[in-house]
Amino acid sequence: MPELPEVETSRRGIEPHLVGNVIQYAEVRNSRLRWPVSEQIMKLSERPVLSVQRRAKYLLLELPEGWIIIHLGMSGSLRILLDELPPEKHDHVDLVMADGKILRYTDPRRFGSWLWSDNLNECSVLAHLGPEPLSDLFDGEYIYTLSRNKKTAIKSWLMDNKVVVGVGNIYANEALFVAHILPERPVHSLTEQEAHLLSDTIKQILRRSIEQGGTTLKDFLQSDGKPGYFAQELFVYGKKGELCSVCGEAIESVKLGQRSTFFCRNCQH
DNA sequence: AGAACGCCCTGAATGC
DNA sequence: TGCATTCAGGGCGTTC
Repeated sequence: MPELPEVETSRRGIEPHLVGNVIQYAEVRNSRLRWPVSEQIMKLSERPVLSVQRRAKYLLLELPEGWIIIHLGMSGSLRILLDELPPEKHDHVDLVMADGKILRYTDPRRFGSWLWSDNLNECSVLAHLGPEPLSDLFDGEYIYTLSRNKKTAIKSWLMDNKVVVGVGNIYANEALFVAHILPERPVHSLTEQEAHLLSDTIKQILRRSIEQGGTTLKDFLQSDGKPGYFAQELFVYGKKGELCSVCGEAIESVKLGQRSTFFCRNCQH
């Protein structure tokens, strides 16, 4: 399940193969993703890629007339093929480049999307997103100020894209463990000190995970086909019933806002 | 207005 | 062994 570090890992993997290269055409074998693949993408021809950027969990390929906006959804991944390779069942989209390389999109669950935007400022999926977690806009003061008078559970609040982008279930669980904060607490109960600790922790964990090439769970692979290594460093995510590696208490699991939530009652308060 | 829930989809895991 | 059921999840749309 690609979260921000996985998307950033993918971005870094594909960027050097695409920037300065030219898309010859897009081969869309199955356009039925989260939304239908945009017509402008189906009809692409002979367009140079000017940049490969990321906003939240969206990858943005800049072309002269607009942007290809890719979301990996739950199970999407991107690979660079140096030569042709017969597509398999879940290989839904290829961008065939002028030098023979192919950007191949694989997505068994088809929760991802390939959209076109003429103008990013008018793009509906990007319009209402909160700040990037690794930017200076996201800090303890931001969390503290925005969280006053709100009684939502802290963890659900962190996963709200209007609050901050790119913090999904894995990293919300991990960050709250490292910051010693119980996920169920109402967000208004955060102290100023905890708010600062939380923003610092989120940044630290995301940076560390990007260094490790993301978290490989299920089928996530980096664009070179190698797995990410951050899964080895998880403290609580997916560890219900296992013993906390810090104190030895059993990791508990509850549902918060329909999402699996893992924590150590001894380490988090 | 803000919060909660349903839905899209398929593979892996679990249950009988 | 094999079939049926359950679960996972990001984010938009709808409902309360």
